[in-house]
Amino acid sequence: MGRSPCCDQDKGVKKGPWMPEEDYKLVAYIDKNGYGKWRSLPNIAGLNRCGKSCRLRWMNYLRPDIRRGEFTEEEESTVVKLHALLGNKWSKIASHLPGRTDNEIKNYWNTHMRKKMLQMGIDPITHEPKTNDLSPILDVSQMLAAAIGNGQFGNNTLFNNNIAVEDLLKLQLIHKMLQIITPKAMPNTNSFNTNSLDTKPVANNIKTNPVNPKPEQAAGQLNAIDPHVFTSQIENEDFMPSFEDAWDCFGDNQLPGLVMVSQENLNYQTGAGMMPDYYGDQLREVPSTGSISVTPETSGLNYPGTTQHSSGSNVQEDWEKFLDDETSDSCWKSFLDLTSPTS
DNA sequence: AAAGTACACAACCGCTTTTGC
DNA sequence: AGCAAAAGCGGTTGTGTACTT
Repeated sequence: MGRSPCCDQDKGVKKGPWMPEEDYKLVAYIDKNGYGKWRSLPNIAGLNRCGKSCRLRWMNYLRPDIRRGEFTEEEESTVVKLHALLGNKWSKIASHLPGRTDNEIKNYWNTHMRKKMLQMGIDPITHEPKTNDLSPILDVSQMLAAAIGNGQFGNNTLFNNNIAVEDLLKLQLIHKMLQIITPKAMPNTNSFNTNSLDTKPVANNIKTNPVNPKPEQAAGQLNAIDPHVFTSQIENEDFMPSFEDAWDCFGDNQLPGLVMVSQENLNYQTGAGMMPDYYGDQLREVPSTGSISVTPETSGLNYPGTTQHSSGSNVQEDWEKFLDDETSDSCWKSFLDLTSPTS
């Protein structure tokens, strides 16, 4: 039992490059009869080819709406954006590029664009800049997490360093920034659960989407994607990823930014300060400072001295304030004291 | 000029998903 | 519901061509 092969391999059907007369026969047949019934088509059309081969030839080469030739800069940019979002889903990518086939895009990606990205120092798989070694940053980040969590920092303690509460909050902010810039390598980046003072693990607060719930994925498992890439995608008016696309993107791993949950919908906030927001069956762009409602439990860090956030705190904004803040010098001093090998 | 190598891309292969009965 | 055919998909291979030695 089982499925019969797509064509009889023993009948000596022709393989390899198509001859012009074969193309002519195929086009003439399809012009007259339309396409479909690929299995029976070769016999009727007088082609010594497997039906699958005929289909492929038509779909990838002979179709009249196929656009050939060099990819434009716009097309390249679209492919990069979509690849960052969808990965090697060539047919989905092709559906956003009229006239281009999945095969053509795949080939173009593998031969041209991959190389180009590597030359630019960008990993063509993750779309993240290739860095030499993140381990020093990771070490510091993990030490910070421990310090914030239990007051212990190597041989130092927060107490014998007389650290101010404000500075401690700023250290939390530094820790969050380290998490954002090292998304792939960081454990638990989805939840910021090392932030013991003012947040709980976000995953605990996620509600499944009422329209299309995927609870097993909603439990904090959001994919690591460069937030800038997604932001630039949703800034493009023509680009409106479907909910399924978003799950394809975010479904498996972790998102290197804040994950926040409104009362009614799942929302994702990227470190770049924009978020794809799911309403109905479409994602739409919502400014991070917009109307998302966030509970105190999910609000993340509040920058010291600012009022309690009611509409979603933003690490980027906090970071900018931190950099502008003259009093941050004392925090850096604390940071350096803590990270120095002896005290 | 010939051989070797790298590259681009068309086509194939094996598998999964969808469709129709 | 179950099955087979058809269609779709993505990784891989084969082949022609350009470039280098």
